[in-house]
Amino acid sequence: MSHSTPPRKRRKEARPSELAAAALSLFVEKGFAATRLDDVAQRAGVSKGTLYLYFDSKEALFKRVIQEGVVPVLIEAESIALKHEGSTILLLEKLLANWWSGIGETPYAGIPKLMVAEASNFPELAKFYHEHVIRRGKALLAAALARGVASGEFAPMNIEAAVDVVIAPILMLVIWHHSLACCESNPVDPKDYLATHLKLLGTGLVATRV
Amino acid sequence: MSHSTPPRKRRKEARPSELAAAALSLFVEKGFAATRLDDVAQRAGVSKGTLYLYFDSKEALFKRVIQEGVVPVLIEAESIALKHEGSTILLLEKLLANWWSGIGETPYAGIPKLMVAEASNFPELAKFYHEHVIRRGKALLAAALARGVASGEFAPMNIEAAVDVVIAPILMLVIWHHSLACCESNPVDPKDYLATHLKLLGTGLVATRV
Amino acid sequence: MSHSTPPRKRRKEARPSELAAAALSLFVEKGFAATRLDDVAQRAGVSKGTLYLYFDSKEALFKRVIQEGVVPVLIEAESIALKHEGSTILLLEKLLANWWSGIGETPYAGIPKLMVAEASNFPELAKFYHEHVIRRGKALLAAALARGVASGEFAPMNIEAAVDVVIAPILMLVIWHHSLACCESNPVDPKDYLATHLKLLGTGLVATRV
Amino acid sequence: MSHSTPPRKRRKEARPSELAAAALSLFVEKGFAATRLDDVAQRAGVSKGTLYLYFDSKEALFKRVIQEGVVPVLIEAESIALKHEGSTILLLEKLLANWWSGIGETPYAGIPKLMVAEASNFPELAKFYHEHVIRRGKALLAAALARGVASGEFAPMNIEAAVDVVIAPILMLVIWHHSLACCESNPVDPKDYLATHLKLLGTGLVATRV
DNA sequence: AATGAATGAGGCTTCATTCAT
DNA sequence: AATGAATGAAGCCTCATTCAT
Repeated sequence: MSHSTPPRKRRKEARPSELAAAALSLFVEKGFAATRLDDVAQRAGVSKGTLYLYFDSKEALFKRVIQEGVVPVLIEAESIALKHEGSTILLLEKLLANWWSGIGETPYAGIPKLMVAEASNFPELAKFYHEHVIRRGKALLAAALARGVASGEFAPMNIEAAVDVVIAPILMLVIWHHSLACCESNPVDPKDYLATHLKLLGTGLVATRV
Repeated sequence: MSHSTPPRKRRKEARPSELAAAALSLFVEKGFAATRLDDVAQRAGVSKGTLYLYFDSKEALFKRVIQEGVVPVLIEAESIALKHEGSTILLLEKLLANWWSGIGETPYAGIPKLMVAEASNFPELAKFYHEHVIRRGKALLAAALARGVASGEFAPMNIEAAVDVVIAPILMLVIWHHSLACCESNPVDPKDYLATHLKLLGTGLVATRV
Repeated sequence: MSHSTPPRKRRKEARPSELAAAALSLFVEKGFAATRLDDVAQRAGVSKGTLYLYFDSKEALFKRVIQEGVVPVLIEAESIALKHEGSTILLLEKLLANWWSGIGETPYAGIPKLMVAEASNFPELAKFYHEHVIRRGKALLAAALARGVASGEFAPMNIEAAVDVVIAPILMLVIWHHSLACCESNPVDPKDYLATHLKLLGTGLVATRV
Repeated sequence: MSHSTPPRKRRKEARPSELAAAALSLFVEKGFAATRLDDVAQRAGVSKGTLYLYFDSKEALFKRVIQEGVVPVLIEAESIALKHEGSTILLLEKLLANWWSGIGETPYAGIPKLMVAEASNFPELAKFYHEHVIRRGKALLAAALARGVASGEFAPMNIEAAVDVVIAPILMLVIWHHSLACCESNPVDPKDYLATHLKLLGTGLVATRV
């Protein structure tokens, strides 16, 4: 402990992430508007004023949550796609696995529901999320589908529409889990759900075999 | 005026529904929390105080909105499924078309997003919605899929999971349209989207052709 | 009392003026920024929320104070100038008397100090005040001085500068009275002050008599 | 380093004045309430906490600013008056020129507006300012006017009132410049303004020439 | 039944002040 | 002596809810 950064400083540098983590859990729980900054501060173990040492506003805090949690996963996914060799359906599987480990089974899985719920009331946030997450994610998937079509693995398709259709079940999985799933007595296992989705994709996207 | 119900009285009895209709449109537009009762009253053409003659609270109004708005739609779908003869994939197409005309292109299309957004803040409401809408809808679709498997049209599958996967893109269509679609510069046409979904289903669900 | 407007309604119509009056006294006492709306409400005998039934914001309340108190006096002054016949020095005396009875000896006398104190922090308010009060007042006085020069009563002068110089002692009178005058043990009587000012003007502005 | 005060110590002793200087410029710019101690500290190149090593509170800092900034200026004026020989109107011109170079065109020009704005919120400060600045300034001017009357240069007058009337345009010049002047599109040139004031004084104060 | 004026609790944000280092 | 992270008390504004008419 002698040669490491003094604890005080380490604390300070870690603060924004700690606060963002506390904010994420509350945003996901209650939504953006219904989350009180008092609660965020309390959950992070600081006072309300401290939040404003690190973030200019509630919206800035939100943006940080997105930047910190979701953007890195996208970057990794882009890297995966770039380096991938082999069948396109395998690439899709890898991307899905990456998303699942980086988002789907983490607290960040609550973000899609959060965005859907608040987008119309906070256009600024929606724009930010669209620019930094959605646009990039769709571009990534569109490239993968185009790759599959080009290689003859997939049948010709309306790629823009297909991207949305392919993403939809994945998003719904986490959206559902953070909203109405609480009412289900026998919820479908996510693994089964995703496997079914992949199977549907597999047989449905490949070129018709004679 | 002698033999029919006096217009004044009929008006009075219709009030709650009129108010609920006004509330629905605003809830769908802005969400529950961001909808002000002033606006609801104004859109309904009454004073704010009048709302409290018919509803105990904003939350009570919300309940009524959901109850009035969604239940009737399922009944028709169940009737269609019951009377259907012919291929199962055709049944799915009919159900989709029915849903589109009864929900997808009406103001009710905003309800899924509304429920997703508010479910965690209003568990009781979520329960009601799940019980009266989701459960019935899923049962309907599960029966259709089971019919297809039984007839050999569809490959064997985890029906519970498949139901969720099949519904997901449809729900996402309207949820998206009421949330983040506003950020898209070139939104996919719903017709293309649904066609792509159906095509994916079609080739993906049929038994493997030799 | 039978034929007059019902008290409730009369109350409502009188409200904005009552609130503006309460606000004026506090603004003058403490300044714009340091006046809390709670205090305004309390002094007016209403709740804080009630203020917002009549004014969109603290700034709107301020503007109303100006509109209500100062603008009418200007309008009357303009009318006086328009109708005036006789010597210009007499016109100046009439304008001064009008200002004294309409502003100088009323609570509105606190407004110049208020504006001077807050102008740099609330440019929007400063702009409003300049547009509605200062510009008009200066134009009025400039016309009077020009009239005196044209008629040969006054010596030629830089009218723009003279307007400012002529107004200055009048403004300072009330500004002083609402700021540092509290420290004076033997304050000059306003009547003496204004008489001295007028005398200075009289002998100073007339064309040099041989 | 041996014979003079060590620079470090000199620095330390100069600190309060440096801080007060930084505070003055901000108080003049924004007023007392709107000046944040963060900004004062930043402009002085120290941390916010350091301010509290030298001043107990924001108010204490304010007091120091006034005490440091204004007293020395009057001494020179008193000396000028004492040594003056020649016409009294010339003395007035000299005093005005001295004031202009020592206050009017320096950052201290902001102090009158600052005092006017805050006097009612800080009575103690107002008292201090009145005692050390205003009283002395008025006494100086009163003596000059009395001198002119005694010598027959000026007509008999209410000297107390005349002092206030004579000072008013000069104070208003700097007060205006730090408040509502920002709204003026064609501000009067200070030189013209002061010249007009002097001319008005000249012709207005001399004994009536037959 | 209907109105709409009035309320007051609650949220975001700011900033003078404190204190551990 | 100096720092700067942390605090918490206010202030403006919103809006669900109440109640006199």
